[in-house]
Amino acid sequence: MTDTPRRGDPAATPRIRLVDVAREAGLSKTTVSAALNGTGRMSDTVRERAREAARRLGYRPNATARLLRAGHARLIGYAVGEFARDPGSYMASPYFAQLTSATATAALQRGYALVLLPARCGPDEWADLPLDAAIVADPLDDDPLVEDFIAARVPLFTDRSVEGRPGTHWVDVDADGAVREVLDHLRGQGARRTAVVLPGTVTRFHSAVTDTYRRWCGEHGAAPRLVTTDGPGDGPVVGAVERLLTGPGPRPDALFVLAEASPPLVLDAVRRAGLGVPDDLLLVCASEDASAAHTHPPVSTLSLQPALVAEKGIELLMAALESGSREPTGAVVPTRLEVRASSSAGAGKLRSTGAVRR
Amino acid sequence: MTDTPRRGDPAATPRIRLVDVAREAGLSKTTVSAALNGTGRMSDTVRERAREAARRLGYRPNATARLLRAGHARLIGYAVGEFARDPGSYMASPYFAQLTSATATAALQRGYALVLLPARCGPDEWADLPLDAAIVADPLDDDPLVEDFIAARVPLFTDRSVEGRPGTHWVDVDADGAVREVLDHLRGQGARRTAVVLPGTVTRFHSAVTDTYRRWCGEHGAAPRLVTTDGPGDGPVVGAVERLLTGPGPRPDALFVLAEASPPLVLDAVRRAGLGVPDDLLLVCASEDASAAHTHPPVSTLSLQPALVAEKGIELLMAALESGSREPTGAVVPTRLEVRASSSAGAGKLRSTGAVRR
DNA sequence: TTGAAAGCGGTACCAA
DNA sequence: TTGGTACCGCTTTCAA
Repeated sequence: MTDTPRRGDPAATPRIRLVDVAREAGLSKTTVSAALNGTGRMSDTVRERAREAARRLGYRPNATARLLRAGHARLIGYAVGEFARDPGSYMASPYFAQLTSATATAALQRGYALVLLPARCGPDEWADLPLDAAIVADPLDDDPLVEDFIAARVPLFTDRSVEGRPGTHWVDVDADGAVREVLDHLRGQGARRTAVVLPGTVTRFHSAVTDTYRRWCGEHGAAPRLVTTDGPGDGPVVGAVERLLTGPGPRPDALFVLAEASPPLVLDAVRRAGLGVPDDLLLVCASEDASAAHTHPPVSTLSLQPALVAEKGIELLMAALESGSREPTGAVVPTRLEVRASSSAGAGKLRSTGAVRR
Repeated sequence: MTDTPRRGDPAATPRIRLVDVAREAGLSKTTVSAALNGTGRMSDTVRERAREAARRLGYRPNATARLLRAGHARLIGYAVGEFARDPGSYMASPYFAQLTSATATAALQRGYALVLLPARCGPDEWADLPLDAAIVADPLDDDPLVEDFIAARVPLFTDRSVEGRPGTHWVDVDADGAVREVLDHLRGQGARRTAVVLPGTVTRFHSAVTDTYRRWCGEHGAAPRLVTTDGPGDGPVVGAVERLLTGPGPRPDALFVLAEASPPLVLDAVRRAGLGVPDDLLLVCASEDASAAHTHPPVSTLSLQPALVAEKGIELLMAALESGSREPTGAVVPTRLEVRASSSAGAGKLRSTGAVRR
């Protein structure tokens, strides 16, 4: 695929084809093809002759031609729905960074490669790509990306919003279980007024979280205290935390930050509000950021386990691709709560450090 | 590409081909093709008839077949050399995350899509992919990845190590200028004993940094103080900083952390060593992490500008691809020092802004 | 204006 | 064992 055949350019050598090798070796296309692929039965002499000719000429088979015969390209399109406004920025989020690399790894292990697609793209952008399937990570509500792939009958792996539609496969994070686990944990550590910080985006995950939080509060006779950030990024999240802790109303005794932000920064914001962690306030952040383990005290995190999401999704997709079935499939994957000192009552005395309070 | 033709499976509908549409419309392949591509000259009636038939049948052209005709796939392989040990983990680094997404965006704008390749991969992994070119981000010394692509005559974009080799294109960060700018800046703020924290990896960038640092120290009669981390990640970097500040020897009055780590964590480590920033110690981190702007005080950062690297590299690659030339090209791109309060002498009192120099 | 046929570069079936 | 040939699905030239 290296060269568009251009006659005029002296620098561009026309690419060596199978026929060229055949001619050089004094054999036929067929024989050379079989020799190079190790498929046919032939004398070692001939096989070696073909190989030698190929080597001499620097022959490299044309991938497109092989694919045309093979009937598939082992290529999967990958797009992220949520970041439609700022396409190309999703990698800045540890969650999406990990999801992306885990998806690529899982696919690669099974012989498929990922093609990075822009967040906002119509069929025009991928119609010319030989995609065997597509992945839309965190689609928006009624994401056109999703609809386009379904309309084109491209096998699709995305979230639960497509449940039941032929040719689709979903994996969802167990939002309900996650929220309950965190709230129960905090309650178990003595918290009675746990506030939640949510991002402004409207994805399935976040609305599910809101629902469960309200329901849990109802069940435990607690007053919901929910703050939404102004936008993505550290600044807005820190701002929301500050507003929550210094604003009017009863002060929370625990904080569950679901909006993605740097855990050390969140911890810092709490401290600047004059509160000690975990003594005055228990803290849990939903984050994939490894820095959470290195703060003082370390910050408890809820991991959405992007690697698990990727692994499970690719598994479902591969099963469908290999069977050729358009039967929809799906799965829920658990989150993982990593309890550290920031949400362990009493850890303040036991493990306290020279924490900087200001 | 959706289906491997499978006769037995009742669920799998054989894919509609151009001939099918032609038959349905009572026209020939040629006419339908021209009608759908808007190429030929024909009556509007016929064109509409062809389109209608295609729509009715849900026809989607086979991308591979078109590519075979077109002679290119507009696909670029993308691999990261540095993370060969832990393939798939590079996205965790903000630098590589941004480099990757910026590269994808730049390529996409020009009609090329990126194919994610595993860090450690031989020709076998990509031989069947119709790649028009390849990118190896931060190759190791004599990276086999690089050699394989060059041997296969696949146009390659990577770092300066390939300078001058036909079919290669390089972009390098101006390490020398970067180090001088940071050291000069710190000296201008009163620092006389600037220490440097470097990662253990051996990439061009890091050896260039070491060289320049030693030379600069020689020029300014300063004693070089250089610490290397035990490995990648926040923990080792923080450990190195702690060792540097609490260990034996004269205490540095400025720190230039080139190993990638979460800036809030580095700041925290300095504080736990009992030092105030910027009063006792000036701090500059090489980092793309946005959290640096939100600490108290904000941390000065040196950005390697991955977006610029990507943009420039894709530009060079595209120029070569479009001209078909194998003439090697290359460029150096500048870094960007974002001076914030952590390296502004007296900012402790003034509450500095985040002024941008350069 | 429309269509038949020749490729694009391989692979695979079958006959020699 | 080896080679002729059809074919993957589409585009394009050229003749009708």
